[in-house]
Amino acid sequence: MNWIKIDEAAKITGITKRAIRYYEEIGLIQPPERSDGQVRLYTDEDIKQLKRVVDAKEVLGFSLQELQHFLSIKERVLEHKDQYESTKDTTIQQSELEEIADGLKEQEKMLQQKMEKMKSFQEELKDLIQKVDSLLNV
Amino acid sequence: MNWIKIDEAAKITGITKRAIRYYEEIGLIQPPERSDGQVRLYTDEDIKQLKRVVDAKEVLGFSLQELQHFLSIKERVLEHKDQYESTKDTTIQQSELEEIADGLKEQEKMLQQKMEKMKSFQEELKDLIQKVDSLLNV
DNA sequence: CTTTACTATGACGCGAACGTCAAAGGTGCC
DNA sequence: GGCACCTTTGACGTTCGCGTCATAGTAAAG
Repeated sequence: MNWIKIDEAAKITGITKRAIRYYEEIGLIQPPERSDGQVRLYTDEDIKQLKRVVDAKEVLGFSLQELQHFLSIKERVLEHKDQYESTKDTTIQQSELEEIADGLKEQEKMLQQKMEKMKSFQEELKDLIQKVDSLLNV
Repeated sequence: MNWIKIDEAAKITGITKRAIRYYEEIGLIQPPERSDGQVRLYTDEDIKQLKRVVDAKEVLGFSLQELQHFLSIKERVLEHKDQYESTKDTTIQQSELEEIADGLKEQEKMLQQKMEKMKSFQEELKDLIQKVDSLLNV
């Protein structure tokens, strides 16, 4: 295994060591392994997870709270799916599942809207760039 | 002209009166006209501008500072363009224009990356939704 | 002209997301 | 083992983006 310490983890993910510890503190990421001396040791998998959290926060503009919420939903769905595939009790909480489905669809709709507005903003940007370029090519 | 007061402006834009005053305070929007009694009176144009700021903040996840920066750049470009079209001195600050162009292109690149990450997140969302749906349709 | 409802300004408050500093301990290299 | 450099935990500090009073002025209806 390829263990790295927090400083390198910070450099790879582009956030600070403080932020990483903070994310762990609020339960946004899994606490990594520790050395005997209590030093945090991250695996590639840990880094992947962290990167995805950072992306979701920066790109989607999710608050850390919203992220926690989403991650817990995802976990519950996947757990439930496992139960289903191992043909145990499939009918655990129909109502809860419906709620989750609604929430997810709502999220997707909002994401769609966001992307459309981003597109129009991008057009505006391109417009501006063109104007500046035309001013430069005189 | 169709003048409205801050309460209606707040309802239209979906943000609070406090936020509107705050945006004005930090120079993010133009101070609107005032009545004799110092009451803020907004025009349709003011509202439009405000809406665009709100969108940019919520959709693009820009901080108010970043927005200020972008808006000031845009203003400078349009100003310069006007000067050009009125055939006055066209060669004001070539270097400054180049700087602006670079900044804008950088922004567009980042926006592009954001949109791509959003897409992949959307895929993940769709995946999850499908899983939940399949659990529901048993 | 009074009343009622809205507005302005100033000031303090607040939660989120860290920054920063101190004190203590761990790590790696010679 | 000694040294320089990292890490950890705890605690307080800070910035952003407003929320929430308090106080005083304004608008408009009766």
